[in-house]
Amino acid sequence: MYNVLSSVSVERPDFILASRKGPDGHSSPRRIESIGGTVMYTRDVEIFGESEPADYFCKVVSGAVRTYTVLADGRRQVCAFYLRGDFFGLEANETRTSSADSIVDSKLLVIKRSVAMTLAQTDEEIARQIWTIWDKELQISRAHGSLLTKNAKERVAAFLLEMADRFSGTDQVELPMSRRDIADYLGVTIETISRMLADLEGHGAISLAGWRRVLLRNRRVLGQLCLREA
Amino acid sequence: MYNVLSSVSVERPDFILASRKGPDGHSSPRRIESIGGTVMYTRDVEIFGESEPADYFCKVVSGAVRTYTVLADGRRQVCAFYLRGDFFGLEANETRTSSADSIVDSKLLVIKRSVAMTLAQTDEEIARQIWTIWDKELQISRAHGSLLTKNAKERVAAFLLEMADRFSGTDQVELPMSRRDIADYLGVTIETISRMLADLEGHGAISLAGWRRVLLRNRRVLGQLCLREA
DNA sequence: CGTGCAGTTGAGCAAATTCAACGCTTGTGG
DNA sequence: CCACAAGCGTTGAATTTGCTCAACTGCACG
Repeated sequence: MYNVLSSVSVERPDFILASRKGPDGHSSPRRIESIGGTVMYTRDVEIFGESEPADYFCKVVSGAVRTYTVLADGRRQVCAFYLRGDFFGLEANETRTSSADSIVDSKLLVIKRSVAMTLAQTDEEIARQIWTIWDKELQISRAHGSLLTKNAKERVAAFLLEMADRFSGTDQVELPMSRRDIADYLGVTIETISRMLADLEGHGAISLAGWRRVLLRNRRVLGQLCLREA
Repeated sequence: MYNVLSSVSVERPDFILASRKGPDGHSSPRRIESIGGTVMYTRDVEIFGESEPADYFCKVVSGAVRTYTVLADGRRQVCAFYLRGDFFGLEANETRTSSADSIVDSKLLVIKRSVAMTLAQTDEEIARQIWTIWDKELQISRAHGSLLTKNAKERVAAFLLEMADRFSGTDQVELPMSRRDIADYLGVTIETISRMLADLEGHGAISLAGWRRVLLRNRRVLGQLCLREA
């Protein structure tokens, strides 16, 4: 158990509905980001838990978040990582199907679902954005499924490429998550992650600097390793 | 290559928009099914292919459908099976991210996406139904991902239970798909499928009659095998 | 300077794949 | 009607892959 007060600080306690109106008094198409308030989380803090009411969703302003489910045998299945700019926690049902944690200190934009949904009924732009968020979730889920059909080395290679693309855009990747997180995401053990990283480094595909910093030396080799890519 | 004319027959060639109006002249909430036409497919016929325009989606009236992607190394990843009553092929993007095949002779209800989307803007009931279809897709994808973290026996057991639930509601299951389809869905080889089925039968959990017919003898044993269920 | 945590490395083992052979069913052509 | 080939499924043996368990390293923190 953690102390909520010590780990979470609300910048704008209410979900303020600042309506942007043009000079003619009509409300202009508004970005969905304008209807929420930001909240800070320290690292390793639960943002929401499975089977709680799903009455809000979030955008990662800074930091990183993981969503996961705990399986009956105690294993943890990490569903997805969400980084700067990503939305997460939007569900159709009333209750959550996964839990969410902050991986590092994170600033989140929190958006009430009911507010967004109500706005979406009249504001086509908002509706389109929600649609996009939804579709992205499906894409992430499918990509993850595709990952889980690969062998261990391919999974790790694909993971590094995914992180590089979504994170930095460069070949220098600073992984915010632990080996355990990666293992639970890729569906292998931490030992296997370790071995595969060492193996990739041995073949000159990457360089490891410290525990979290990875340099992609040879994207072509990595890419060919995940030849099994869709 | 197959002959389209020999394998597909259109019952209602146009996407008829039969508007249902109440006595007061207002159009009443309409079911999404009323805005499409039915098409027949013989078995093993492509319904749509990856990267084609995604301008329609379907409901399975009878028969069975698989969606899949072909990976770079030639392996086929079956994304999902769709049975009587299921919707499939609804995408947010303009192009398909997967292909779809009929598994057996199938009758499909085909719904134009643009028509459904336009209606959804004014008809809240239609919008809600599209929402539901979307969410179901995400659920299916997540369940599939969860499946891929299990071991072989658990995958097969979970698959049989899933099929029994979605198919018959009884313990008597008639699988419409081949071992290859199941293998490509579960991410294991056909030999493993065969062995696991034999194993389950040996332990009295199921009975096999012919290649396609499975009787679930002991759901509790099967359920405990997929203890790793979410 | 110990303690604890995160990660790495190695040896043995279990699980699933690969490769190969075989059985059953179906469809085809003589 | 029979022979035979092709397709689908099953079974067995050898091999590979990744896991388990255990020891060990490096680092942070008291």
